[in-house]
Amino acid sequence: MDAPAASALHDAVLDWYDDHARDLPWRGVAATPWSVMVSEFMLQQTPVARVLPVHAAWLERWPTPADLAAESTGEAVRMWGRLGYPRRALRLHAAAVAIVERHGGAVPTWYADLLALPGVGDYTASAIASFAYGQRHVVLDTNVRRVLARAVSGVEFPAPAVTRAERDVATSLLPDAPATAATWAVATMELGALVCTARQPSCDTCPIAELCAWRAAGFPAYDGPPRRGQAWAGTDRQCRGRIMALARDQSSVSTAQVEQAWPEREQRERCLPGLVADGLLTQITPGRWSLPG
DNA sequence: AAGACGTGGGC
DNA sequence: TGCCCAAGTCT
Repeated sequence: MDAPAASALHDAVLDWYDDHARDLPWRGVAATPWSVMVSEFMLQQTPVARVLPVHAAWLERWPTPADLAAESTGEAVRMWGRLGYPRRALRLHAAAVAIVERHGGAVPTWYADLLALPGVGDYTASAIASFAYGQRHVVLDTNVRRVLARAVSGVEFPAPAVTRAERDVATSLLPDAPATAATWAVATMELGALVCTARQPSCDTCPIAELCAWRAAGFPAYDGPPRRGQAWAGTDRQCRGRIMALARDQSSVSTAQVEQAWPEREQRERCLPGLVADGLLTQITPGRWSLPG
């Protein structure tokens, strides 16, 4: 994309964001690097609406990394509630411990230090550096990837995994000024979340409809590799989820309760030790389990 | 590098 | 009614 076109894209998206940005707690004046970090962990594969109440409860209870680091991992898992992927609670706790040990209790400023924390990958490190510290980073999440795939590449959906070409496009479009780049990152994410959605994009209200390559091409249908959904019924994940729901809601869980929650013996006898191995559960007495103390 | 890893809401 | 999707990370 040439420079004038990129500039037009920037202006349209940034102006739109100015008028339509949601007032989310991790964006407000009260937001801290820590609240941003907590939100990023919770938002990994989980919708904003479900994160909102849990995020508020976490920040109230653990206003700083040191507060969380001083708690047991089990409490973190319990407070995680039904957000899903409870290992994220474990990793956030471990990240808080690392922050206290290696960074004096302050969320690190630099991408490389962030990336070294448990549960922090390229996206989360870029997001924290950008949103919490106003730095210039390519922030490639599913929303941004979809927006760029459509607007720039003219296809409905991006490849299953981030490609070099995709990163090059995102890099070439990143505004030079750090503050503008940071706003561009949230703004493109917001556009993907609210307008350029996966199922039913609102092209009639899209600020960049006139510039969109996918629209210009007549909205060609996706023809890439099959986008695989995840099996659920009868999987280990479902079994583990049942057991964890039990453990979250009670101080401890008996073998009988687990058997009732998941009658299929072989799978149950694989998942229970699996949860213990993952640090999500501990055996407190023979035949009795609980969240880690 | 494909697959594991939770949960619930919307169409 | 199911199927698809939601600010990914780790192995």
